[in-house]
Amino acid sequence: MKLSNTSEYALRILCFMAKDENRLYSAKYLIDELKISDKYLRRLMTDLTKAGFITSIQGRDGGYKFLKGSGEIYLADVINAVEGMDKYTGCSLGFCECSDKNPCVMHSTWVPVRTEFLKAFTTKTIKDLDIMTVTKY
Amino acid sequence: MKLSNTSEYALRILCFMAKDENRLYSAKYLIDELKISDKYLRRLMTDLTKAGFITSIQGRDGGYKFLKGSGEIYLADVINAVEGMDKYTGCSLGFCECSDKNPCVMHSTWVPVRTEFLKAFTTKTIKDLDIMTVTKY
DNA sequence: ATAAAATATTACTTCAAAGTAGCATTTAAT
DNA sequence: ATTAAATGCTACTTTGAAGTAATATTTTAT
Repeated sequence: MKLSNTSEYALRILCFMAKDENRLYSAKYLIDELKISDKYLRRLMTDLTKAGFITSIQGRDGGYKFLKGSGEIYLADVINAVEGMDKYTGCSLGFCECSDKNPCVMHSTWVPVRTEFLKAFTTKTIKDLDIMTVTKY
Repeated sequence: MKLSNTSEYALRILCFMAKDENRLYSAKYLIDELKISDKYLRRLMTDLTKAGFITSIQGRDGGYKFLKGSGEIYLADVINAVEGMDKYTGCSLGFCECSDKNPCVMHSTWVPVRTEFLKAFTTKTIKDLDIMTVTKY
């Protein structure tokens, strides 16, 4: 019920960048502002670039900027880009074959929790978060 | 959004035992039925014993049986006994100081998910799960 | 052309959760 | 008493996520 560090970072990066959506951000600046380690952030930026959310500009005066609008990037898309949603949407007891038809002992209890999770992550975009009113990124 | 293996095992063990609530279960039997490794299950049994859910009977013909009724053991109690609920109830982005008053960027999105999680785990007991109608433990 | 400042990639290290091994302890049946 | 069959404890190993190091590549300013 907590996201992995990897997904945390990915969301924090995009939310932070969305504050000033058309700006170009260098990795150095993001590292300083978000307190994420150098190499780890860079690796995530590559994933986010490959997913098409942002684009990277190489060379001197390069950096990253949005390719898609922050209102088009769903939270689930971000998780999928960096680690996959499977871990978050699977059976709570880890059974591969768990469904309404063939449920585990926790299934009916877990469904409402998962439903609420999926609702949040598949209907909300980066833009829908409290980007402007908040100080924690 | 998936429980740790440790919590999975703890819940599965108690649910399985609750099918025949007054029976004495040996570790060997539970290991065979639940396909949990020997030493790991035994360690968990010790935690569950210390938490007062079950009691262990040492010596030949020993084993484990319920001390509390399965209807008195809340799911959150089980998690607390083996690893603690903090991991599951904290801020989704990992901020220590995240609250309604001082929220992170995900806070308002995450609250309904966490609320649903807490509702399930603090209001349901082992007995409330689908113990009798299900084949997966 | 060269240097500077940025991103990209690959391989390595660290850490905590998960899992394993071995031995100590307890108790009932014989 | 002895043995067998169970639990209890402590230390070790493995594994995957997280984090780090070193180097290559790209592009602009001079």
